[in-house]
Amino acid sequence: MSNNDNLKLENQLCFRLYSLTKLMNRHYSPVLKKLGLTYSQYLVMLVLWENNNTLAAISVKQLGEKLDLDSGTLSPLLKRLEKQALLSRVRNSEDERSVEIKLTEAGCQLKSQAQDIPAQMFSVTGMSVDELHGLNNQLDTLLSTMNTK
Amino acid sequence: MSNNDNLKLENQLCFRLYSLTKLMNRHYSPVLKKLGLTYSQYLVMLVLWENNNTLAAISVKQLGEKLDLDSGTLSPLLKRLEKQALLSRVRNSEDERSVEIKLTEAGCQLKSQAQDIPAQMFSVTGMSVDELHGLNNQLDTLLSTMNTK
DNA sequence: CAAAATCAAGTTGCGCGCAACTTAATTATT
DNA sequence: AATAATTAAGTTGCGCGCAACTTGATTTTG
Repeated sequence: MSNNDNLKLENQLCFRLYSLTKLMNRHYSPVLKKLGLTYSQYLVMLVLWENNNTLAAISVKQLGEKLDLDSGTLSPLLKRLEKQALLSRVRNSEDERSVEIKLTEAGCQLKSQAQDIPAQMFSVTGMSVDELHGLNNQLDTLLSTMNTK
Repeated sequence: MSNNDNLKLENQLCFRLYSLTKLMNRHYSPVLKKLGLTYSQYLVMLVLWENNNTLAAISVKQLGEKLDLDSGTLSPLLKRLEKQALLSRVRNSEDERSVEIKLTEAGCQLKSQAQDIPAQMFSVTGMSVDELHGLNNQLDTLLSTMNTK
């Protein structure tokens, strides 16, 4: 590949990732709109649902580590979800610096409406289960490599 | 995979794409900052450099098609690049609805400072050339499938 | 040719994602 | 115990990405 070709758009992995992420978001948006969520808010809900979090709370910090997001992003996002009555934000009395996030009853119940979303999105990819696993593995490798450089 | 596992973060392709795109951006940012560009602005410059565009102009519309971005994103972005004197925005006299984008001398010269960026970013991926091509092909397939559904 | 439809670019408003900063609480150090 | 360092969350500001809309130009059509 010539030196000049390196700067061509069509040769760039990152442009593909960027385009795919936008495209992915456009497929999610109309589906998530029915639940009143953005994609980022959906990710937060996934973590909370996963933890069966009506009982066990999770801190903003821990949430940030799971999703690789900082408080600058999470704080206002969580406030919006609180305003929608999907979760509560309560200062930890043991450590007043920390804020504990807990699903409300409504937030917990929303999970049932989300059950079909993963399958629906999978069908949009047109991939087989094996292809999906293969790609997931490749991306995991890439993620861990890029995270440690 | 159980129905419940579908909603787990770790099983989701889209979360990987989302995380990778953010990670990619964090690797680009410090490098592009030296050129005074954001990643999106860099993409615009790539298209213009590719077209040797000091001579031949390209319309906002065409730029939008190449990058899959609408005027709501491009108009303010191009204004910022114009303010940095990297390009000019001129109404097409043949069709006054259209605006033609042309690199300035400074915009054209910036290309030399970007020559090494692709190789630099490639090294961060830790991939071989063959692996890169393989992944690019998979993502191209996914892009075209998701674009037509 | 005039009215209607389409089109290109721009504007407004909103939710990220993140850098840089502030505030308040906790922990470590001397 | 007093001071310094660290930590968690929040705020501010900026640049996307996009939906929804406006404006003005061009094309279509009746």
